[in-house]
Amino acid sequence: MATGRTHRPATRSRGIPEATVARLPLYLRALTALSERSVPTVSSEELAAAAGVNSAKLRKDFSYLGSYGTRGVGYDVEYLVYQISRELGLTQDWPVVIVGIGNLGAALANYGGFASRGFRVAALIDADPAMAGKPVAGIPVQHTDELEKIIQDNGVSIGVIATPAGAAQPVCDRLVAAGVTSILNFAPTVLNVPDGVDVRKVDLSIELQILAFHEQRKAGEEAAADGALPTAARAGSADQGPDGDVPAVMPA
Amino acid sequence: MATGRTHRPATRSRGIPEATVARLPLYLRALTALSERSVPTVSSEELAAAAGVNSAKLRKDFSYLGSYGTRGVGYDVEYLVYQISRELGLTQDWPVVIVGIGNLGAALANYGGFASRGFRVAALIDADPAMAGKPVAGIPVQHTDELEKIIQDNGVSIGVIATPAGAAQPVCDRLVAAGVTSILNFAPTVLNVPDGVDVRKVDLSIELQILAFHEQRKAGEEAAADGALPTAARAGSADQGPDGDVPAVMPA
DNA sequence: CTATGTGAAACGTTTCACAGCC
DNA sequence: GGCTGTGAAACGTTTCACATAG
Repeated sequence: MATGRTHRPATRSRGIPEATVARLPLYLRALTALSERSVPTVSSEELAAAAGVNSAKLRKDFSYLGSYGTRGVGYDVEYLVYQISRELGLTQDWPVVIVGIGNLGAALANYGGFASRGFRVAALIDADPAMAGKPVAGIPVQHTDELEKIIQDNGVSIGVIATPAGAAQPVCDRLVAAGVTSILNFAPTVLNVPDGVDVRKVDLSIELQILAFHEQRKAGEEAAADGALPTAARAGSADQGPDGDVPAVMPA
Repeated sequence: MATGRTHRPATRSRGIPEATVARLPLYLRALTALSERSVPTVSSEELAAAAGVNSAKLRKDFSYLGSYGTRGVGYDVEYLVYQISRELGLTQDWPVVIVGIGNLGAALANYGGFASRGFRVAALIDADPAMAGKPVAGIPVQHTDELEKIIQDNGVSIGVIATPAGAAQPVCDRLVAAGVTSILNFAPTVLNVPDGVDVRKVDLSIELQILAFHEQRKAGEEAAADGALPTAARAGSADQGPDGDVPAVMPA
């Protein structure tokens, strides 16, 4: 649904499906784990299991990147790590700003996963003057007044919004005006952005509501099925639903 | 991709598409805002704009719930709030446990959005004995040893995992064994669960990587387009990508 | 003989366009 | 006259099944 305009064919293999892009980080994580254990090669079957998807999907996904496997053998772990990293743009590192250093913002700042893969917290920004100068996760919090300067000085193109809902849109507008073109939004609001700016959202309450829906349905079915399967069958392991939600992106 | 087994037709209008379910919370949020401003009715056009989707999609979504609108007029706000709440199972309230009270767990415990819509934090659980008894967000942290007892005593069916990656699977296993059937996973791992257990995941690092992919592509296109559109056109407001990711659910 | 890579089928979701009702 | 509700078309994603290469 949300694959950029594709202004033109560009280099060559343009057009990796959005659903595939959303799964690449999963593959990368599984591959990194294998790499740390010095595993040289994996089959699509093994890697798929580690990433929580089925092997046909994985092979199809990789086929969009090129032919990086060896028939009869599998994939070279190191090589694939590199190829996927490159495809995702993780060979360069991205300076990121976090705006809104409350509980959540602080948790994000402390989150190790940031640094581990190509992202660097360039600055923490908060509207509370009392926070200014205080270090969070070893980084001093700066005041919102500095926002534009910080973005420009650091060449930041990715912003994380962890403010209360009411502050999110104004912050978003300022980020975009200052040059940010990708936003990860934790505030429970719909953000309005110009064309060419991507927004992804993470909303705890929405996730819980979706779980509640299925939970309710289970309860209903149990009642409906009556004396039949009382506690339901327990076995096997479910596929994790690969993507982190495909359609939350709003490309150019 | 992940709609339950549908053991049988059940009552009647079974089979709301997963993509629609994922958007219902968005509509609900927009409707709640309208309700607070005492707006009596909305058109699909207005509500869609508030929820960040297009009106055709919204109407199709609502058509799965029934015919709750009035042609030529629109939808009754209060009535729709009720119908969607009921559909999502939010008319009852769900006790939830949060396991792993680090930075993120604490942030989640403090998150207001929990209580606001049918969810109640029944307990906070952490493996660190030093945390035991300490109140976080007004709720005393309990030790992991108590996990099974807490789940059973409170009839908890939804668990939130905010532990480090290494602890997530064991915690998940214990939650499931104790009776939890829906899990919201913040740990960067694939969780293995038996059939009948839903897992949704929220992964910051994955979201950032997806943004980086598009960001990189933008940079490439700009370079490719050369002297042409230098800073790119800025105008209009993008649609927010309704769902929080449809496929992360693993129903029965 | 094994495991990748990929057309083609099946499925799910979104968009279109308009009939139907208020 | 205006807005909902919905078949049908268009599109994207997943799954199947097998030709192909090592």
